[in-house]
Amino acid sequence: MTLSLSKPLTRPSIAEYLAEEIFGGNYHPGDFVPRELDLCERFAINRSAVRSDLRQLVDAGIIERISGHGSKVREYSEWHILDAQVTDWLTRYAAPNPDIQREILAFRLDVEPYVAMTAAKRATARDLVAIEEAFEGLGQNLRNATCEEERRLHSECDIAFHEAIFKATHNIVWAQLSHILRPSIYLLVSMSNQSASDPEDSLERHRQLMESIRLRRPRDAFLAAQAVLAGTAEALGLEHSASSLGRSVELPHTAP
Amino acid sequence: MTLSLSKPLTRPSIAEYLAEEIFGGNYHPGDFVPRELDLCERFAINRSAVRSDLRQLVDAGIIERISGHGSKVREYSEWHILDAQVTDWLTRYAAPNPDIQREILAFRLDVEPYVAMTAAKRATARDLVAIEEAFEGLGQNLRNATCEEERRLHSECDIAFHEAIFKATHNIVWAQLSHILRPSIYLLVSMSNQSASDPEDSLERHRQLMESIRLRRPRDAFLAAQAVLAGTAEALGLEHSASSLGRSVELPHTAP
DNA sequence: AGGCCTGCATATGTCTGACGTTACCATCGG
DNA sequence: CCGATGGTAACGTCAGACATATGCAGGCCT
Repeated sequence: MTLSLSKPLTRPSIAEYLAEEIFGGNYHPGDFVPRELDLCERFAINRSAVRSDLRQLVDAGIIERISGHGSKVREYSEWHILDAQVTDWLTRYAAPNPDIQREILAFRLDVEPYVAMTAAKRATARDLVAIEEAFEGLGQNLRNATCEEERRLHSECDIAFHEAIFKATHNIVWAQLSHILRPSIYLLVSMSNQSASDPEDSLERHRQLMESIRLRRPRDAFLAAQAVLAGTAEALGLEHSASSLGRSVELPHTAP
Repeated sequence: MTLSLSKPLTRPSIAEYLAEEIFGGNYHPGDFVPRELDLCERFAINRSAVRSDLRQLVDAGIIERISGHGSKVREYSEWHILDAQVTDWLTRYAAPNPDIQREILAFRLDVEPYVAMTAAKRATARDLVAIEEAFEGLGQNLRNATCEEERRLHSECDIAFHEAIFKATHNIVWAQLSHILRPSIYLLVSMSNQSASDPEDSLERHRQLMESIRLRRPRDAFLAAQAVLAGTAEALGLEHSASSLGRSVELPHTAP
């Protein structure tokens, strides 16, 4: 008999701990995180495990290991913010910061209208199915958003809707971006659905976007995507004009 | 005295070796790479070093480690192709494949016109300086492209030109993309400069792009960026219409 | 006095050997 | 026929030691 009592728990992730500390603002670029042996002691874990986790932060571009000196937090510009793991940490540990939310929204305002436009040109029937299914899920979970579970389901459909549009561009990089943005989108979606300023309007804006893609109207899709994000911004009480990234992108004035 | 004779060489990188094997097509998704102990023996290196390197491939999304079974190559769609390390491996080990070149070009055709358009709206005077300096470098190294060194310098300026435009969008993500695309751009640039189909024309297209950004003409910048890339495609003998990603993006027909 | 060199302390990098855990598989017994 | 049992192979973790790189302080020489 193996006396394996009370030990089904996995070992603590040092990467997770340090990510929380760093993204939470307890360490800044240039600072040194605790040395390996301190982390070993602190978490009652072996040095190889600590080193394995630190390697993850190195690969994410967050820390730099200096032989014989320590592990230094790198400049923000060095971080691999297009890594899914990094955006995940970002949304989980740095999300309360409204500046971060503004940055995320500003980026989505830069990218998603263009993605929608491209999707409108290339979407196949199969892509439309995915978009439509997600949209129907949105509608179904709109009314009965009572319990926590229902709201989570609604957020899931919202994400699926946006992801399906990314995929419809048939471009590997846009598709990857949708994975990377997933946690960020989830953050904005769940927060904006809490303060839900008229979910009916939001649904209608999503429908407009879907229809524009279906009817192969790139310009309309561009504008509809902007409208969807504007609705999100409004629900969050964010004025995107205050973004440090500059104003959002406008379509060159056109005559259809 | 420490008898440190003839040992300034760094240890072989297992990650590098495996990347070459995998990107070169010797291993396919689903295959298992050699086990840790075999790699230890093969490179006369310790297991911890091997594990450290394998961790890098895991973080890049290229392999998946199955406890008690082995290290499996993941599906291409799982790879973190927006990781600078991955694109570097891609261009160094998978570049001879013309399909890869087509994919890269197709992506750049999707992104760069839009980036140029955004840059035309947001570029500051400081951004213009960077763009112009790179452009002047292009012109200077155009004539005397005699030796290898000169050609390399020319390629560097070409990259700097494109990077400066990415930065001029003042969007963190586009700026990161420029880092990530760096090796890919270098590949295309250096190859197209070899088969240089009229470098004068290429220079003129770059000038048009720069001027459009300077004069804040987003539409012209969009078209100029397309023209630059079309020139590259032509020099490489690539018909982008044959891309598996679909045809390139057109601007909605507008009247300025 | 100033500069270079040496030696020490510290932290990361690597090596060695062992044990634990998990997945696969073949064999055995109901 | 099928499920349980044990063995084997591979990855995961542990423990301790040595090797190497960095930074600093003190001493020697110019």
